[in-house]
Amino acid sequence: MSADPETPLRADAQRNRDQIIAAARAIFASHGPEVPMEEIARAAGVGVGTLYRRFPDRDALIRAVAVDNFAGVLDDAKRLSVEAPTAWDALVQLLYQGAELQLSMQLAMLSQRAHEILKNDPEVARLREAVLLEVDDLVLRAQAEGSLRKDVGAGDVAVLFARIVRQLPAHRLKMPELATARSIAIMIDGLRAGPVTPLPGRPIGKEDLL
Amino acid sequence: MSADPETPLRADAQRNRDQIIAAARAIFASHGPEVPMEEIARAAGVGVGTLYRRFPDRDALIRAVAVDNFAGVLDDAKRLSVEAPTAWDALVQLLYQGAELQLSMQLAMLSQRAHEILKNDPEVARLREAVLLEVDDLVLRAQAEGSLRKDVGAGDVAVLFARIVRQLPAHRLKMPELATARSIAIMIDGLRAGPVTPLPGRPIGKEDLL
Amino acid sequence: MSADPETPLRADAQRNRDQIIAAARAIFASHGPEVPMEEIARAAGVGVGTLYRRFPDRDALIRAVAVDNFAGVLDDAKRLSVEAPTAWDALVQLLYQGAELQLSMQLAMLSQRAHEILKNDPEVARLREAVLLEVDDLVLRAQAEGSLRKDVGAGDVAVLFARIVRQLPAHRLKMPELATARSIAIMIDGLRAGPVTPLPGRPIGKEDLL
Amino acid sequence: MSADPETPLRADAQRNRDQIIAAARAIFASHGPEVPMEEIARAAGVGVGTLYRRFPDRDALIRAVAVDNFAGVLDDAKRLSVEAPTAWDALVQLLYQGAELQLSMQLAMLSQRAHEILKNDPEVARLREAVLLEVDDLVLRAQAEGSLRKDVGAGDVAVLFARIVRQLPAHRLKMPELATARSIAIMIDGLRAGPVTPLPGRPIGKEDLL
DNA sequence: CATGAATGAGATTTCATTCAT
DNA sequence: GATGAATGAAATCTCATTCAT
Repeated sequence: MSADPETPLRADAQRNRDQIIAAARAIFASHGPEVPMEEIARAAGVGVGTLYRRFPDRDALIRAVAVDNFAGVLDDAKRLSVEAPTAWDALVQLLYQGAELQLSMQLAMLSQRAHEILKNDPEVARLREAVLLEVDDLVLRAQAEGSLRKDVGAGDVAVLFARIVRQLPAHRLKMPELATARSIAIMIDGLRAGPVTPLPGRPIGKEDLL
Repeated sequence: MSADPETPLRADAQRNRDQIIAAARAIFASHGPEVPMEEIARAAGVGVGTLYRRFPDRDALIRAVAVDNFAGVLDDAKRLSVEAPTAWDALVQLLYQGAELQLSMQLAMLSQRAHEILKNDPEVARLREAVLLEVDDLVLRAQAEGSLRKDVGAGDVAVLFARIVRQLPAHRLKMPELATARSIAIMIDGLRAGPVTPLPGRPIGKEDLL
Repeated sequence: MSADPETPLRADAQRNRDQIIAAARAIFASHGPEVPMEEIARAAGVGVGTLYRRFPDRDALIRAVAVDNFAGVLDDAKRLSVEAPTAWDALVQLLYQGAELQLSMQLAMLSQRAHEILKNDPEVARLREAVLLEVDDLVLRAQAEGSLRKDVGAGDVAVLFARIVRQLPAHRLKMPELATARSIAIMIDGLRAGPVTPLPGRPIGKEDLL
Repeated sequence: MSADPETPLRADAQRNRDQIIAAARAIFASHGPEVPMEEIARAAGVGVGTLYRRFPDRDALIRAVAVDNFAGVLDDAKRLSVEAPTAWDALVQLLYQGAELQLSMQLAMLSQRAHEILKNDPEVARLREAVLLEVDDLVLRAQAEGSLRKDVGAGDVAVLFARIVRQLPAHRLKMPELATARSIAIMIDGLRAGPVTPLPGRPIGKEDLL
């Protein structure tokens, strides 16, 4: 009756799907992408069977979570690009909000496993591309504003971002949020235009990220 | 003559032990702490049995690798503290050499699994303590020298260090070493004394790391 | 409707569970409690995975078999206590049926391994208790009837029972059932009231069994 | 120099051999014949290598322990046969001393594994044969004396013996020696000539034991 | 000879995925 | 559709036996 592959899911099925993605996101973030599927299903309050009906295998689930997450980053970036008073402000806020985004990064850049899975996914590629485009735009504009040092590229920011933006395991620190905020602030001071020391090599652009 | 519980291993056994740790270090670094034990054994050129004779289970192996690695960091820190012309230089070089050290950090701070294992190991605790002590000393001296901003503590440096010093998965970047060097340089610019923006909260000291 | 932790198993699952216990009982009886789990699974006609889903490890399986078996003994004892014309007859028949019971005994009293596992299981403890209570009752009544020698207690009977009622490895005897029946008969003659020689020590009661 | 296969061992080698057998006997008795070879070696105070030099594999060790043990039983039986005032007394004492002998029996009759190993060993066969011959002699003489019931054979006694003479795991009982003594006494009362109930089947002779 | 290190086959256990209910 | 049971391949770990020191 509705053989359309894009038929929206029935309400309850959609709810299940959302719960699964939310559960998977939380668990991937705290325990990495190797957790038993059964555990994810349990956290989502569904049976494994349901999980597998929605996502044919672990890879599909990882992909779905990554897409969901990258889409969030892209939204943020676009919104900030428009709403923030300056490009520099947009960048700064994007970095501060980064804590929210750590998962995408973790999945995309940390786990060899996840990377293999994601690197050939066209949807993920498209979103990555779009995010980098936004960042590139912000970088150029912030440099034009004179607030961002000239010798960095979008790639530098992305790399730094990926490094900083990883939530350190909360259990290692008494005040994880504060520590993250301070790391970001120090990094921002390092990015600020002014009396800087020269960086080695040349700017890393968005084309340098594979 | 050798009833000593610390009897040194027979020459060949010691060689095997070293090979195993080296192999494990390399593999943990590139694939995380979940790789099959058999793969580690193969990489070390020994049978699984040998691996298990030396390290009763995966946890013991992870501990041994971490200890080995932390000991290396400590050596570096001590050497630099004495040899570098200034405390600031020592810090900077320690951070640049950090690439070498990424594994300890990865094990100690990134993988939930590894963290659980290491947090109760007294040997690891002792080494961590010693490293933090060195860093604390460098921080205070560099601040006295006037080259390090005053509003950071050893904990800030350690946290930043742990974040920056992570080997970004080589597969994500055309020029990983350069990208790392640039990240560190930006961070160092952010740490440098001078016209800085105030950081949120208060300095994170070595006591703030659990 | 089935949030109950004791939710009855699905029909097929229950069937598998029964098959596993039956297979395990048979194999434990003939080969002891160390047989490969895979062999038990094969005998039960299921995969190892199924076995492990039902019983998380070997110990759990051993416990389940023991409980099943003790429950059988208890049923027999209760039935005989009521149906047999005299308490003495009930005891005698219980002993003769002992061949059926050898497994509980073997598990409970013979294998060090199994004993360690069972001694802390409350379900097993409860059943043991109940069986001993029945035996104690039969002993007292048979002594009152004048057919059982006065200088023995339920503990003596249980101990003797445990010793006699062991299936001698079939391979050692041309006629194992006959041999067992004769052993029991001789033992019964030894228990019978009449011109007996005094026993060393004092009666061993049910409280003397730990 | 002494290629004679029967060359007596050097003093220290003989000491090692004895220690190994003693250790193996103790461990087999308490933990069955499946204990790790390394554990036996440790208990004997030698390295595994030494154990394996003396006994090419586990089977050889089991055989050696069994031979050692059967030889002890045979000695006892022969001595008692001569020294005890009557054949009945000899039998009774042999049974009481049985606790000492439990190991042979355990090895020979309980573990399927051990049985397979022992059944084809000519040395063991010879000793078994000899023991049964002694018991048969005692049985006939005790019956001639009028003290042993007529309807039993050497096989009956051996079977009963094997059953009774198993040391119940000490941990199950507050007073294991007493319990054993009482079991034996009851069994002896059952064997005594007098007003007995008829046994099923026919006497089990020594030829009936395979 | 004695020792204990190395090996690898086999046992235990876990978990991704399929399928009956 | 949803559920959770069953499966078996793959990982972990143990231990009998061999062999270098």
